[in-house]
Amino acid sequence: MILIDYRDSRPIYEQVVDKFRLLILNGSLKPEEKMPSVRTLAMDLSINPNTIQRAYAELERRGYIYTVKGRGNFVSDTDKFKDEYKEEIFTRLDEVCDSAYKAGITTGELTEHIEKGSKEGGIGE
Amino acid sequence: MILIDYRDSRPIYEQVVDKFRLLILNGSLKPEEKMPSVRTLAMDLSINPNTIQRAYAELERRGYIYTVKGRGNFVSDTDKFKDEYKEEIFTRLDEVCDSAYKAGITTGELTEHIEKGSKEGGIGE
DNA sequence: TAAGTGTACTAATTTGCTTAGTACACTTAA
DNA sequence: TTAAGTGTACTAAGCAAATTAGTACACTTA
Repeated sequence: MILIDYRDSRPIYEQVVDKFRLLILNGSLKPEEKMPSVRTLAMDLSINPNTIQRAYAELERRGYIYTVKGRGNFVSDTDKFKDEYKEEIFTRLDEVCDSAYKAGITTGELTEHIEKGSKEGGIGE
Repeated sequence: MILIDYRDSRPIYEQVVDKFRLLILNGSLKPEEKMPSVRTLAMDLSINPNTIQRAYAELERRGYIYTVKGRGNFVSDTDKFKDEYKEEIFTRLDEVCDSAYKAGITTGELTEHIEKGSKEGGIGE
């Protein structure tokens, strides 16, 4: 379901949080869907259950999943996060543009690159 | 010249590398210009000289500065890195676009956002 | 009842960053 | 020549965070 990148310097639990967050926001994991159990996922990824537990606790704290004791963790309804996620993406876009301008890349080059990419990829309208 | 962000979870030496790399690529630091001495910069930032040394070693390894023993560290000619830096920026742009499409943002919204931002900021052509 | 689930807790280990301190070779300017 | 400033190398220690290991307990479901 997810993979750990051991070349990534970020802690494992943080990678797990991010990957699931994206799966949920993307709709790859739908509301009410059951998350892998702490112990199962730990086995699959060959890491300690405590580490998964920590990741799940963070996902719950942020509202992406909810817990039913004895039954498991389940994906929350995350519609309320979608707009905020879009904002986050636009912020990242602004940062990239900022770097681009400083490097001498023009607005035209940026938009052209995006339009070209979207045609070739067949996405984004 | 640069500042350390202690809220940033990345190691100090890595922040130092990144900041100087950008200053150099931006042209804020020009080829042949002298870098602050290891000890001076360590004093200014209130951190250990070893940490600066580590950052400078990394900058040298990557070709952004060169060392003359007994004299100091100097900025390299980095024209050769400029194109590669632009590539890096376009790669980051692609990643953002990828996230955007998955979140349901269209190409039109992306380019519009960029054009609007560049007009208000008065940059990018 | 047994198996699977989340949760809580302590202890130990590991890893990487950072500091502290020392030493040495080089360059420059007084 | 000398003193101050420069980079470099090295060892040791401290520190913080992540991770592992192990155990225990309460809950749910078949």
